Amino acid sequence: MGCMDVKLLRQAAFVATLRTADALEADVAGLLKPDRLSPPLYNVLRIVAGAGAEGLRCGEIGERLISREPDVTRLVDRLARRRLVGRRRDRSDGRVVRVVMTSTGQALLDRLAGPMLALHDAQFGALPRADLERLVALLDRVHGR
Amino acid sequence: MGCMDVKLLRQAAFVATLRTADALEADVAGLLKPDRLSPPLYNVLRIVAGAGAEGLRCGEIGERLISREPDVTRLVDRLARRRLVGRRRDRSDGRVVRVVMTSTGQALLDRLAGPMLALHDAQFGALPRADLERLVALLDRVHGR
DNA sequence: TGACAATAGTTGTTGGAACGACTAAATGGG
DNA sequence: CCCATTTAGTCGTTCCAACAACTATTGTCA
Repeated sequence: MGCMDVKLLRQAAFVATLRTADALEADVAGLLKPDRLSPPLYNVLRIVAGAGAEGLRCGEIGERLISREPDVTRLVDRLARRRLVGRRRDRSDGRVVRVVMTSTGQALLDRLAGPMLALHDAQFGALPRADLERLVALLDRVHGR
Repeated sequence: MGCMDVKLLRQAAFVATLRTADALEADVAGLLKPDRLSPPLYNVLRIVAGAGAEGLRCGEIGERLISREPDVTRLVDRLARRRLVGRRRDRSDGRVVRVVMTSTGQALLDRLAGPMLALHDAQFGALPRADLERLVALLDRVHGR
């Protein structure tokens, strides 16, 4: 390992990051499937829940998503059809749509919170705190370039 | 940071991994787009190129893919339609299909090799060798659980 | 103020992904 | 040997994602 070419090492880091992310997300997808939620949908739900009662604009949701989705409208559409979020136009600026949480959506999130923590425990249980901090710091240096 | 709850830290590691992977893959997708290749297609092409002249079975391709795709057939289909790979049935076992490289596909790969290395350089240039090794080791401990 | 540009979201369309059912070939036990 | 089981790959369908064009509202500046 010590004599590995830097180019190959970068490739290895690339592949390891994508592979790991894929495995982690697949686990989450499995956990969400019984509730017919995809990881992006769950992500939107969490983001909206994190905002206050005044809700969030679609654009803000897009900025905070883990994977930048270019079509927040239809993502919110699907949640709204299931009454997991609400939608209303802003009075002061007629262009913006504010997305707000519903009690149904909050209940679903509450029910999923425990299992999600347990899953992350299983996923990262092998790493002690110090290693987790190192991992986060290294990853931040990669995509925060 | 030192006083962060371990649960939050695991969540942070989860998000950082997915965010970073998404950014890395988006860069690659941008590089591949002019050639109408998606990251999975490029991945298949590289895997087939890595095998010898005897080719690879579809199942083996699926196992080696970065993100597990459940439908290698149509992935190979698209490459075969563009003559980037060839396909022929195995004589000894009539069930298996062997996927082999074509000169067209190899030429495309050769043309992309340089830019891809340059991209990975830009992506991981901030990390010296020791940090790259640490990153790979940490990621392997996560998904190799 | 009035035309033009910028912003926020929506919608149309096309192609790819997910999931499962299905065909064909090979293996293995009775 | 033959039928059940397993293995390899294909195909049908439905839904989602990407890309771009479009509508509506607001901001800007001559």
